[in-house]
Amino acid sequence: MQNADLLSPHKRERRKLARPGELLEAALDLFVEKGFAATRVEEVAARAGVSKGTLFLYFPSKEELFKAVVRENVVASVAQGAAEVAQFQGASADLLEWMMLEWWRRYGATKASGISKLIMSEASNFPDLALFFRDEVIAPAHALVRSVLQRGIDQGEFRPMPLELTLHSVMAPLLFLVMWKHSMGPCCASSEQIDPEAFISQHAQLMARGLSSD
Amino acid sequence: MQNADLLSPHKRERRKLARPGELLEAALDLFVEKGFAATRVEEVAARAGVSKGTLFLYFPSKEELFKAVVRENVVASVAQGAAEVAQFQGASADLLEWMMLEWWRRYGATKASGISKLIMSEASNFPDLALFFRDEVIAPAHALVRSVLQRGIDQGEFRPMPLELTLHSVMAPLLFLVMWKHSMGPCCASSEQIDPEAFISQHAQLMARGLSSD
DNA sequence: TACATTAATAACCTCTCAGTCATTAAACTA
DNA sequence: TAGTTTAATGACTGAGAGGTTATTAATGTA
Repeated sequence: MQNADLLSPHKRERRKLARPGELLEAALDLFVEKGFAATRVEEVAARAGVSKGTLFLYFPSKEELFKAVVRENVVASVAQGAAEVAQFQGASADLLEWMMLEWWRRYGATKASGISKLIMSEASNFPDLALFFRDEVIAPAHALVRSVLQRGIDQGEFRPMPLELTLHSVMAPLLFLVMWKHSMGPCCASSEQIDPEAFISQHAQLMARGLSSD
Repeated sequence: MQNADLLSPHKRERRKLARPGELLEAALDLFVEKGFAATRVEEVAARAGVSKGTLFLYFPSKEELFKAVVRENVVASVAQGAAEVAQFQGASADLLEWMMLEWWRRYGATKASGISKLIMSEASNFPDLALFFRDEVIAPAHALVRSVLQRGIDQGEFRPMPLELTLHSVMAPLLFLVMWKHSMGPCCASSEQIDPEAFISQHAQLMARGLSSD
């Protein structure tokens, strides 16, 4: 939606309902591309085809705009993942691999995953955003992984383990992939690229074998 | 060197030789703590005990100051680790855990690790620095991990595995710890903190079990 | 067509910060 | 001691960006 006026000659189109979505889409693009601090609100407004003043008509501040982007693109997908995990029928080792692969396909591989990299990069400069992300994203995600590991223990498939440590062994490679994709990835030769799905699959099987009760 | 004037009452000490080192040290602290864009040159100067004008007497711009900091502190000490790994006597599983723990104690736990986080965060804004870091740090580290995994295979302790994928399973938790320490860590309650050595130990044992040939 | 409502604008305000420069004074020289 | 050099200073500049508001114009209604 670079320029919403292409189809109509009006200079001041009044489209109250469409603005927020267009602004959020523009903001996601620019935040992911340039980071939070380096993105200028005027640029976001321009990409959405409105003036800076209009942006502040719909979002009270730059921070609130960012939070809205996170809610729109990240929070919802965690909740959906939790619902699907609850319905899974089968071995816990397979559930673990499926969950990690599905996470990559539906989040890690999309531009929305740039949000996670952005947060890790700028959290120390924007504590409010870091706390918001911890509460809205990290905590639910941890709870989800924890429940999968507990499921394996309860069903006798996994040996007892330190849950709080092991869940980080699940999260770390996923975060690693996202960080790599959005920082070192673009500057490295294709021969050095990581195949995300092959890596996740390999890691999940390695974990399942390490956690196995037999 | 918060205030170099403590020992002498002079207001304008002339110490041409000492200034660059003091400025670089102050800059390292602040860049690691706040990142490149968020660090103010006046703050760096103040911490080094000089005025902002003096800083620009020794470094032509903020960006050159940053490059000097990276050159000064990213001295490849990976070779030392490689030498020690080569001398290790014992099971490959133990070597793997020892290497990861030692890496944390001697690098991850120090403020120097903040440079890794900083590079990952700002790589997209400084592609040349990203390439430098890849060649000088990442590539040697990968070679080292690869050699340890190969050692386990050669000695019949580890089953054959896809080396290029598995080495990322070793690196990911280490990078994860560094990123966490320098971003989300400071803003989270102590009850949510990760115990780095316990996590590394747990992860290494999980991997060793997953890789085991029996 | 006349009027009321309000979405949208763009000029404006305020603050921050990288970088500059005329001035000051510390140290060296004769 | 007087004179010269230059390290160091801090007030200043100009650009950039978040946020505000008086004004404008699109739309709905009678």
